[in-house]
Amino acid sequence: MNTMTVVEKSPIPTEHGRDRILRVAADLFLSRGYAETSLRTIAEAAEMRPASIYHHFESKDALLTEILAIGMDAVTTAFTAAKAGLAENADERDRLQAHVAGHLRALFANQAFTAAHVTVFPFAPADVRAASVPQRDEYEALWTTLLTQLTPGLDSDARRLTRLALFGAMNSAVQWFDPTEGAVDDLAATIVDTLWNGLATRTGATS
Amino acid sequence: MNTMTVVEKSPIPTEHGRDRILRVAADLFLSRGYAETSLRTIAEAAEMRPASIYHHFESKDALLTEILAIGMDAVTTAFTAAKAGLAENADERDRLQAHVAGHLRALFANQAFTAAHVTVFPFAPADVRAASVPQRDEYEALWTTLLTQLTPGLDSDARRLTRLALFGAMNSAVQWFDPTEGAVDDLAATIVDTLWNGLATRTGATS
DNA sequence: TTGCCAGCCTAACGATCGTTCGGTAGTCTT
DNA sequence: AAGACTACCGAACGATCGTTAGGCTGGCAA
Repeated sequence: MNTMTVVEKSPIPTEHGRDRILRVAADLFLSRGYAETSLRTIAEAAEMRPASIYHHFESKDALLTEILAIGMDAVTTAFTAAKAGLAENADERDRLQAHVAGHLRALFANQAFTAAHVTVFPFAPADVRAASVPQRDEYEALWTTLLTQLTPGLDSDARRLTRLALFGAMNSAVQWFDPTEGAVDDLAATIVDTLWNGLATRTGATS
Repeated sequence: MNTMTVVEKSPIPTEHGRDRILRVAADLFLSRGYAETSLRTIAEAAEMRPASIYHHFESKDALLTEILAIGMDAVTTAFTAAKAGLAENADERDRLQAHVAGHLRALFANQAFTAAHVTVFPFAPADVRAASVPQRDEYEALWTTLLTQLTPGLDSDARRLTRLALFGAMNSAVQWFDPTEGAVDDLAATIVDTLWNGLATRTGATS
């Protein structure tokens, strides 16, 4: 039904050129890795010849750089939206859950672009990594600020550790969680429930 | 001082041949990725010629396969040791912490071999991944059994999610935690403290 | 002393990689 | 109608990849 001749702006139209390259490349980088994915494979998935990619991108590295930038934009936007959507009287737990849900939703909505930061980034060429670092630091700072507000009693070392463990828990989800239905919000609720109240209260056991 | 002509068994002797290849290859795979690391680079780090590697290993894939097997052995052994080292009257929280500490210690003691499972495995060639899956499943089953004993009140979906989030939190540590001193046990204590009691009790806030 | 073999070497193979060059077909501007 | 520009293409470049063939050498076994 999507193969009809009518062409109109829809959420997922038949992509052309640049956008299509970006999407299939992000998918391939995520599933196979950066070095393992050749430009010939990307070109085939985008239904063009390898040389054509160079009309849209300066190099393979530039392509990855843009993919990573798009991914960071997505989570940063999600963070801002989560903050904006909060009720005035939201308590600490609600605020945390809103941001966790935002991060997870961005992670699954933009799948490959955002997830690439988890698995592709560490092995990206040094130049590409360096180009992404400022954006990544900005996003990290947003979370540090949030967690500082939510847990004023925690010392900064423990808070840093909590932030990194939370990121590890959230980001690892891209490797095992299947986001059918609106289940992403359930995942966020479960993660925050455990993180905030602890396993002990969820099992009835005492520490 | 290590360059003296006396050769004796020490914890870190001058490595030769096979063992040396394994160690430098594991280090390089972890820091640069599998596809990004050429056999020529490995050979240079091991102070030999590329062709010599083939005297010890059938192929580059076989080299990675063995590295992953060594890494899984390390965490499996650590898990068993943690279980054996527990006091009779250890409560749920103590048992969890002992195993978390064991996993983290194995993660940092064998650095590259164990950590390769976190970052290298997902992008390894399909054949290599398939060879590691049984060992990985076994280790996963150990944790599932443990968590089932510790949290009998949790339904299996929530427990699975808890296990994966815990793994995400622990394994992401290899990318940011610097294990100076005996600080790994402190990290384990902090992770378990937060996981078990929750952030709420650590900040004085109420849910 | 001889033969063997582990352990390493040099040299090179074909394949694949990112990339470049010089086009061509279609569309839009003037 | 002519030029310019976008989007693509075929063909090839040099570099690097995993791998192999064949040879050298020093120490151990017979």
